[in-house]
Amino acid sequence: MRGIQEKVMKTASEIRSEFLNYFKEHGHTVVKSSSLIPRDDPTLLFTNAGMVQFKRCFLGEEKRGYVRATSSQKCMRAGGKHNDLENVGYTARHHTFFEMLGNFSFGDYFKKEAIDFAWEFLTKHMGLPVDKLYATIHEGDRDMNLGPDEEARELWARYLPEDRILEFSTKDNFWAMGDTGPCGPCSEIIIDQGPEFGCGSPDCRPGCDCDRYLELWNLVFMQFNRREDGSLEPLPKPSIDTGMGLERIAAVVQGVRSNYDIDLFVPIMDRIGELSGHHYGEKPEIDVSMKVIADHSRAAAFLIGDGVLPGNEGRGYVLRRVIRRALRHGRFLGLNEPFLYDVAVAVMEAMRDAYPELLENRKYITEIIRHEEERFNETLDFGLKLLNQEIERLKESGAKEIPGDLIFKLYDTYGFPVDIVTDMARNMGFTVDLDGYEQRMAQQKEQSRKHWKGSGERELHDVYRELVAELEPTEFLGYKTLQAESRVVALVKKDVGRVSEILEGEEVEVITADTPFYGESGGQVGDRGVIIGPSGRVEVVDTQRLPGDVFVHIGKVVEGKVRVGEVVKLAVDEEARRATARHHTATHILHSVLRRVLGEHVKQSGSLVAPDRLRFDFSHFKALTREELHKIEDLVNEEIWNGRSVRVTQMAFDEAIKSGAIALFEEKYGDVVRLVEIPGLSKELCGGTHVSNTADIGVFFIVQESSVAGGVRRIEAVAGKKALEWVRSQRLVLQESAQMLKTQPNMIPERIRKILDRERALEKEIESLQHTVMAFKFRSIFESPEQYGDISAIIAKVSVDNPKTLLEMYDKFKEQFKENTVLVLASEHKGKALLLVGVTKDLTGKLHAGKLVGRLAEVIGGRGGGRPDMAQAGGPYADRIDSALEKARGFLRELQ
RNA sequence: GGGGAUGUAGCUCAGGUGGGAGAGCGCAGCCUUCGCAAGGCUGAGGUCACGGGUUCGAAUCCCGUCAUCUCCA
Repeated sequence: MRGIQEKVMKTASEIRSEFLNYFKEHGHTVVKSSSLIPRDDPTLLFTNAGMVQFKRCFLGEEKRGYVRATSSQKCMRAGGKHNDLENVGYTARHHTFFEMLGNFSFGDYFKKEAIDFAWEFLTKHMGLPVDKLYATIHEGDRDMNLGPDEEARELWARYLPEDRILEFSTKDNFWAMGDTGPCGPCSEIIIDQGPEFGCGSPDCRPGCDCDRYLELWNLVFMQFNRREDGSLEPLPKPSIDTGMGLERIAAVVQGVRSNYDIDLFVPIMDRIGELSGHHYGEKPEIDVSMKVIADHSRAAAFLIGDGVLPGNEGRGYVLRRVIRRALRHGRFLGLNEPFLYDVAVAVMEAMRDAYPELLENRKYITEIIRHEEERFNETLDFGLKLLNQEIERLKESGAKEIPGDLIFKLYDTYGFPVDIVTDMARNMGFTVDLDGYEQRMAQQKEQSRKHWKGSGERELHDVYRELVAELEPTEFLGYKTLQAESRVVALVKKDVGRVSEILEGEEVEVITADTPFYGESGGQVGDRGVIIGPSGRVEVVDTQRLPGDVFVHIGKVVEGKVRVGEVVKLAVDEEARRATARHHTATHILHSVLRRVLGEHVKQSGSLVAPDRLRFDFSHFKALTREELHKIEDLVNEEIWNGRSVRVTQMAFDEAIKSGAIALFEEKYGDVVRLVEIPGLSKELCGGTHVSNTADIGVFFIVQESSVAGGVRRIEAVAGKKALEWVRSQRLVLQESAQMLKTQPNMIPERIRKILDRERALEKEIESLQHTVMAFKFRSIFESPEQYGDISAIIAKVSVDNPKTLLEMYDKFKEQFKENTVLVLASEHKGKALLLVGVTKDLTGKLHAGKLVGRLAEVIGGRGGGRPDMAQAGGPYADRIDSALEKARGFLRELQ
């Protein structure tokens, strides 16, 4: 039975679906949330607003089958331009992960409808009190030569008294996509939650940062295009982009103080409570930690669900920080063992209505979080050891403060959190130099910023932006045919831009109305082949596709010339295409076999399909064993030989997903998708080209298995003719080796083992022979020391083939002479002179071996040194060895 | 993209200022024991990540590469 309170309360799920339904009834297409990883948008680390997936629609670079859309978009604000990471936990509203409700118009309706929709939805459907609502409009901006947004004011005046329509400045109420491009004024809807939500300041009014006047919904009126010179030109078809945080509206509708009190968070908070023994509302510090953990567990679950893995750069790094921050707060609550993976399950359950895929991937997601938790514990243990060592050292030197440099080093190099250092230091009676630490941190930031040279990824060049806006999508004929005729609609000359004609010898990009050439996508490389025109011929080496599915043939005019408007014959290199198809279908089989052999956690995280090989990256924690690789190879080949037919069908996206097809994170799919199915084996959404029967692949070999990043393995393999070539080259190596070893290929390992054993035995024998020879030599040398007063000296030129032998002679010397004796040995080695001086311990005060050898080294033109009792030197003049020894004698004579 | 740290025996790690590659655990053999654990003795096991350079001489210093960890962007 549900309680009374729950019965009247709208759940966040209900709000979400009411929102989407409301706009659906008003002619909007409900578009599903795109991945948190934005597709081809190098400027963004994460999807951070509802409009991200529509960016190209607003720019006119992409056409879709609708002009009104609505969505509930997963968003992440951490580690990019919008970074709320540090605020989370300390406020009632900040999240790293949240959902954004929005409605969009692409050149269709404008301000009036946008305002009407928002007003009706909030007041009629959400039942918000009319007299508590405010609206803001843009006050104008002299720099932009813009007056107040009177149009919006008049529209609002139909619903609100004048004193509740407020003017806000450009900072808050003017939106722009970038330095150039679409932009326009915004209008925010604000609700007054009453003084009990306020900060108490007499200045508290709409716009205040506290929670009394809460910004609910932002309506962006995209009506200008900002040009390079900063001037604004009106857009011919103004657009609408709106956004309202789901957690925020839910908190208002449910009448709770904080986003963390809404129904989506209750089960998460409960789980954290169960695990830690604390409860929400107990103490402000406890609440902060619980909120951080709740927020970050959501972010982690969704990021991993969208294919991000913890790493040390980019998105992976943000994920790692989010997880580690949560773990740190876990420690504040006394959670020292892995727990976050457990909280993440509560997240999945709380979100099951809208995001059932999370629970489906439960095992995968929890495993990754758990793994990361264990690793962080290792990091902490290591840092703890280091910190203790340093503290001991500081104690000895009598210091009372932990230097900022040390705090920084621990954090920067070993990832050891600053606040843990602080805690420990205080417990041991130290103060901490946080200022020094901050200084070093600022320094590092400055340095990183200085060296930042753009994202490195390419932004779409102007020429292409223009082409995409102007041209219709290229029709791809290549599923059915490899040859076709079409008309040249545009030519681009390298480093020049669009041209109407291209001459022999020049590099060219050809765009035709339709084409049989496959443009690179989904990991499959672009086709090559030829384009033959009435007066020329182009050799195509690659085919790429631009965002609006405009195909570009990249190549070189090898004969005559090509003009825009000509009808040309396009012919794909058939052999290459067939080889590519074999590798592509083999990839699908490999994917399914990997899941069967290694487990369901295997997910594709990258793929390359080329005519000569395939490369497949997937999530898996350990290196594959030889047995696993054999099993995988066997199973793939069995499936090939089973001769299964490959079926390709078109269907609606939702239908395909329902049927259990695998869709990849990074890919964006249209409403109608292409399903490539190998019945009973594999079902993937895929735009690539395939063989019609698995038997066409022929044979499959894994060439290499390696690591790409933590938790990601890579398999490289070959199929068909390339497999044959690969085997042949391997065989050749074996044959050559066998020939050299004078044996059969299958005897090679045994033969090598024998040779190595023999080599080792020989080495030992040589060594022991050398010992014997040496001992023999020493006897005579050591028998008759020269006398210099009361000091005995052994001074000799010996011949050795290894400098080490001199050391061994010194060993013998040490055994035999315990006092009052000096050893000076000289030898020639590789045309150079070697010297060794040994001195019994009792003499080192009088005679320093290192110093003596240094003096002697001068004679042979070199230098030397060592310990007081043993030193070595070397020099280029081998012919002066005798005079060096003579000098030693002279030195000893003087010493008396 | 820019920093910092690490890479030495199967494992965990030592090796101030360049001058003979080490310890503990593990492994093998022997001794002790009815047997096991433990103990004692003996032994095997290393391209000091890789490639250059400086030097008479490099695990050690310098440069580059790779891998792992970590911070910043």
